[in-house]
Amino acid sequence: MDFDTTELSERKKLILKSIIEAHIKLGEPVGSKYLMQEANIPYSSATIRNEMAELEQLGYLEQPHTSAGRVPSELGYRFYVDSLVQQYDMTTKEAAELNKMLSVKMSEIDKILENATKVASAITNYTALSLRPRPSSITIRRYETVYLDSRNFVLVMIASTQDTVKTKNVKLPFDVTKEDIAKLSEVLNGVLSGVGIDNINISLMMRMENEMPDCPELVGIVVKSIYETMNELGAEIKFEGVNRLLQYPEYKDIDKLQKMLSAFEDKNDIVKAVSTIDQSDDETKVFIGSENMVKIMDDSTLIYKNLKLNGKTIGAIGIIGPCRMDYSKVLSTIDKLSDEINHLCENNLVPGALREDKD
Amino acid sequence: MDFDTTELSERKKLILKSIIEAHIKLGEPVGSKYLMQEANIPYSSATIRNEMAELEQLGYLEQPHTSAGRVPSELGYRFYVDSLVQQYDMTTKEAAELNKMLSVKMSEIDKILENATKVASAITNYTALSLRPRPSSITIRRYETVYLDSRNFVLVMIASTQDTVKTKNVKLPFDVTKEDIAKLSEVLNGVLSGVGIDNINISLMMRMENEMPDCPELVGIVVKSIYETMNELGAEIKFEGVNRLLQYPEYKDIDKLQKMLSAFEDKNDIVKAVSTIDQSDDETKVFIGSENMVKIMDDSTLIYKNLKLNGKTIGAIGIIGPCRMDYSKVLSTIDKLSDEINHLCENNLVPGALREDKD
DNA sequence: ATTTAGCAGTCAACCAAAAAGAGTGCTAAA
DNA sequence: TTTAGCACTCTTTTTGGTTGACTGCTAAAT
Repeated sequence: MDFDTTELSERKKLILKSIIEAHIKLGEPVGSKYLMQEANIPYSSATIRNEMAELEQLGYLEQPHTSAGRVPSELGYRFYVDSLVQQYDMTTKEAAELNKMLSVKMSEIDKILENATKVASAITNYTALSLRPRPSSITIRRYETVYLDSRNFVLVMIASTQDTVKTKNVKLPFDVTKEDIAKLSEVLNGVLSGVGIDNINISLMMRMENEMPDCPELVGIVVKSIYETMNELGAEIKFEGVNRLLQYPEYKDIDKLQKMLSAFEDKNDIVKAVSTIDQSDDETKVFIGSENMVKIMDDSTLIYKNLKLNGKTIGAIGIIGPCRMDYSKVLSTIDKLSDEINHLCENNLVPGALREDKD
Repeated sequence: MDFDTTELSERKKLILKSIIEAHIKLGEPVGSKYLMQEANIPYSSATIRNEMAELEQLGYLEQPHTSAGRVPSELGYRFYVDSLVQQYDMTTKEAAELNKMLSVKMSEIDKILENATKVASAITNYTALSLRPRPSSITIRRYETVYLDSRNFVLVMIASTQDTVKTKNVKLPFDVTKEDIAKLSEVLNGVLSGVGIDNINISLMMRMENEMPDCPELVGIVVKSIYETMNELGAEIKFEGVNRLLQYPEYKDIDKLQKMLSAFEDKNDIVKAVSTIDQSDDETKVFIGSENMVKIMDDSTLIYKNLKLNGKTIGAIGIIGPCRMDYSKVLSTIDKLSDEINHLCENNLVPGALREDKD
């Protein structure tokens, strides 16, 4: 720390910068060999070692133990932040993305659901989730089919709003030809491209059947798949209180927790688990362990209940926790909560609040 | 699994229920001895063991390994949920609490901050935080003093809105008597009880000084402490994306993470770290490791920036992550974000939106 | 017929010692 | 001034043995 005022040599700066950036990337102590080989420092490892030893003496680096590489000290990071780091300029695309995210507005129902989810998590002390189906905002831009064999094909759907591609394996109870499947995609693109879920009706289906004289039975089966996919694509799932799971020993195993969380990120699996269930049912549902659930969550329990307003399902609220959860408390919380939300909605909502809002 | 239709004996039900509830409570396999001694099952451990063996054969229990106790199987939980668990009835107090939580409404600025925090966390992939000072809503209901020695005493403040009690150790640059300190609490309760931060003015301070002829110098020092406390009490801090920290190896150590999270829960430490800083400064601040920070977070970095609207600080937004964070990205995100929020506020806010809303 | 006491058997959890591996500091040569 | 090479240090992983908890079973007691 003696030479505080002395400027570091360019080589020292280069090495320090490389060490810090390597450490930021890898999270591990950085050795001389690594710097030479991977960070392309044009000196031998011995030279680098000497420089590192001096940087350590100056207080910019630390050694966790004798036989480890170097790690930046706080002073090192400070120097990096103050002098070494170059300003990262957002691309216009990134800036636009940020702006878009910032200006998203929530509908009244979304707010209620979000609030309810927070409350549920706080009261039960588990992770809570809300599911908000809004299939009406979803349309399929393009359909593709891939023939597998006479009784199986893959239906590929490209959604228009998001850049999401969904595939469904379709199993048939009768034989079809490669041509039937090819024709199918033509017809789908002709009739259903850009059509929302609410607008798929008998008339459209009959039109498609007419256009496929060789195999009209296909239509019904395929439309069912499309229906399911739109439901999945349109669903929004949100979590609150994920961190609460940390306190339970079953999630002390970081790996398990990680898997769980990435299952959360993916959404689709959970959406499927929740939304396949009969939408009209308004009882509280309990999924214990592997019952009907995603593989990943095989020692967790999901409890959820649909929320209704004027007989229409506006979403669902649920709790996720270890199998050994306090069922009594969770069940009563969910029930009470759904009651209260119903009241709240009936009393406070302006008539139009149920309408979907366009973003 | 043979006797699916056969009813379980009452004794088996009792044992199964006890095992499940013990396991829910403890999270560990339950042994026969525990059931006899702690769960008050009126049979010997041998008898319980026999019953447990049968319950296992029937599929309600499982054994992680030969010399462990029993754990409920999924079927066991299922049976418990369907037949054994008794409905928990919320007390009216709990129900009221739930109701209160549900009906909390957010102000416009809170929404903006919350949204910004989410965006910040999503973009940087670290945990984001927002700080919202609203000291004007805080008053102190009662003051107590505890004399330590001639130059030290403790100031105890009981807030009126929340049930929070705050203590401050006050160090004096001169000697006082036990009587001075006792008198101080009298005067404080007489003059400052129920007074908000905005209403503490010179006139009140002079009144207090007059009421304490023996030691008027105390007033200035104490009021400063009270000021700080009100600022702390009134601050609201919220986190988004806590789970993102899980992916960084420095937080793989569950204990460290837990500590971090409970520091989050406590808020006060972080509030102190953030709000002690000169409020008027609107540069981005970087706290690396132990720099000025709470002990707990000594290998994390906090980057934050005050958000201003019409020259008034409306809150702060920040990022928390490992010291080896991607400074470049975080710095630019925070800057860009605060710019955007300023725009958003200026363009979208109705004039009254800055006013504090009463809950 | 049911319950209980007692004992041998099993397996995870814990701890200490040994082996492996990674990276350094230093010396001597280039 | 830089580099090659080697001995040294300290963590990490592996191994082996000990401990402790709980069971299942058998034989005695109710």
